[in-house]
Amino acid sequence: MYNPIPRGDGLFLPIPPKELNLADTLDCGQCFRFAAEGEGVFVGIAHGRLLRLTQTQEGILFHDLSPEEFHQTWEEYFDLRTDYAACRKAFSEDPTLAEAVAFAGGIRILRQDPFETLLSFLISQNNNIPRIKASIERICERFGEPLGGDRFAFPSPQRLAALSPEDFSGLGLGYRDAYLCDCVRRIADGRLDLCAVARMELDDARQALRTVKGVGPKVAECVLLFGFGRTEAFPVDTWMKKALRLYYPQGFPERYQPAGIAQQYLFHYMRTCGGATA
DNA sequence: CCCCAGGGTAGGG
DNA sequence: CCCTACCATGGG
Repeated sequence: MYNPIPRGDGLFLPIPPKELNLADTLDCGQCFRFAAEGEGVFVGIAHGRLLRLTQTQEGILFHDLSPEEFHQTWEEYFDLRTDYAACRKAFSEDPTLAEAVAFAGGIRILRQDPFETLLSFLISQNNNIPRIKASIERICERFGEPLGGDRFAFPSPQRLAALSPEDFSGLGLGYRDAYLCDCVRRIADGRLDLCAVARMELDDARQALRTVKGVGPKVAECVLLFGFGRTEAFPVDTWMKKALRLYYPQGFPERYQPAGIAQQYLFHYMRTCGGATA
């Protein structure tokens, strides 16, 4: 556990990059609303709040925020209560996972808003990360509450449920526009209750999410892992299929848990260097 | 022109 | 269960 120290208008968290690497964590395809703004500086939005961060070897400066906001929002968002060092140590018994951890061991699983995560990964299907980001940004600009700095929060389910199918088709989402339209209506009228999903057994939660058109096995796993903090979830996309084919033809070993965290190390490793150093 | 991108659905074996 | 076509869009 790392304790933040007040500094100027913000807080300084003395956490080393190997425990939380912002560049790797915020740009490893799990979240879509953070961007680098120069040397070690990142700006983004989560849980309806705008956040600016600066990373150095000594730690991370959270700009313009109170200790209350840190503990209420960002301590959980960056999953600072989970012991990743223990995970990395266990994972390193496997040669491929050891490579992935050595390559980018500072990745953490972000605890994002379930609704935003569900819509984001609906958009993600058969799509690439830069375009996913652009689509989400467009939704926020048009329908989200302004947060200053020309940035906008991710809109609420109620706001999006009030839109017409034509509003969705004007967003450049391709065929996915109908998926989003259906999804927000299911949530607005109570057919899908995300608070209930959060309390379900994992398999029941999977089933509930897959009642949404456009949510298949992979998207459901991503939503559970990144939006519901279910680190047992194990998304398999095109990169993970390649990793499984190359390194785990017998299947991914059961003993490396939580599998979702291992998955994210592997995904980032494959996507960034294609497993070239293995 | 091709292929690919954090896939899923519908339809037919 | 499997396999395949197709889905809309942009980048390489």
